Amino acid sequence: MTKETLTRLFQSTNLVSLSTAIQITDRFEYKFIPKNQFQLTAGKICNEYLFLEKGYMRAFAHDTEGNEVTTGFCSSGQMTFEVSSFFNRTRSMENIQALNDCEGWYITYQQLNNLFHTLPEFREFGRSVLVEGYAGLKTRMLSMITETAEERYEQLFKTSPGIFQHAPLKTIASYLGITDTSLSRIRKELARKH
Amino acid sequence: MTKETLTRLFQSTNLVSLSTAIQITDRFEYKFIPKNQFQLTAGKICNEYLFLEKGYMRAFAHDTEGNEVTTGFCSSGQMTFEVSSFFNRTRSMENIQALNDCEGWYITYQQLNNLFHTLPEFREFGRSVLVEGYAGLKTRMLSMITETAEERYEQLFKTSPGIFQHAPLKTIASYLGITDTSLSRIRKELARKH
DNA sequence: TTCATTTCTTGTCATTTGGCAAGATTACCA
DNA sequence: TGGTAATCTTGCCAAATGACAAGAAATGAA
Repeated sequence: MTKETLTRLFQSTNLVSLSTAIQITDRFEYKFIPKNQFQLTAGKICNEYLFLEKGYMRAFAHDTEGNEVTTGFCSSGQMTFEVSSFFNRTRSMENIQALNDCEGWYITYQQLNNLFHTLPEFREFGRSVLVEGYAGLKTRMLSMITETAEERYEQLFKTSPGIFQHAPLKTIASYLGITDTSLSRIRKELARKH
Repeated sequence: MTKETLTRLFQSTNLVSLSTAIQITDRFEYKFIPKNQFQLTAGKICNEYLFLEKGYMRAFAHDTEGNEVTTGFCSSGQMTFEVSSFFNRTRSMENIQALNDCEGWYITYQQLNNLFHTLPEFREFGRSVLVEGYAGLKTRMLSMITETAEERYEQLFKTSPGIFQHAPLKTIASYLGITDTSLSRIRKELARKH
């Protein structure tokens, strides 16, 4: 496994030159996260800025009744960390767990800040990660308001089919804002249609 | 009207010293936005980083059927701009409109970047604005999944009672992810309870 | 393999919410 | 002030979704 994908990520934003991308990449360390292992546990301060190279992860919180609520999925190519906990240095409300064997590259909070300090271009990358995350959340928010559960399901299936091979329906259902029972019925209905 | 509130905002984060806060504040210019006027129109690139000192604004988009969907409210003390359009320099999908006469202080994208460049502490402030926005969206997302419309209504009423004096129910309903009819019934039910 | 556990589906019924339309109330403007 | 439009409420019924429970299917471990 090489760091090539990571270097390409930094370059792909057009915010960072090749030589800078290589400098940044140098500071990241390899990490293997076996299936079901937690990358982050609620109550801890998120301290790793992780690039997920391979595999799928899910982020989840607990509602007031103690039920798991999937707050997000991460798949290869994405930065995987809990924004609020990582930057504010506060205890995470969320868990991040590997859905299958995962591989990636990470740096710590301290190292990230060092890089931000020494490589101004990298700050731009960091900002773009935040802005992308923000935009993604807003899109999902809008889909919760304007789309039916069935439409949200189809959208997720179209954009992230791999998740369905690794996460149980219950997990996907709570991400979509419905129960697993409803999701099962939606699938039945869609199977009838197609 | 003085810039005092603005200076205090920069200081309050503890990321910026008083002298820096004053330097930053100096670059902001006063703006009056009369009721119903648009601070940002869909299709335009958001170019103003606005601190809302007084008044209420709403951000809204249009769904595929052309209905207005309230994506957010802004009240005094908050930075008011469309994150994605502003930082990515892309056309905004959203409108931002004054719900009543508003006053605030703004700088342009170019000026913001100049400040980010000359005052590293201000970058920290900029990042914290993004992180706060991200966390706020995630909280709202979670409430869409785990709470009933009635609970979301009560929560909004508790945290932002002022909005109810300035936005019509239809606007608030779409923010909560329900129709104005349902919101009206929820209000009736709550009135019965209390 | 075999057994236990988890996951998924399905049935029944209740609850929530929406769509539509009518009427009441309020706000705004000429 | 009067009139028009916007807003809010309400009734009726349909559709979507949830709660609960039972059973089927798949998974994983000994």
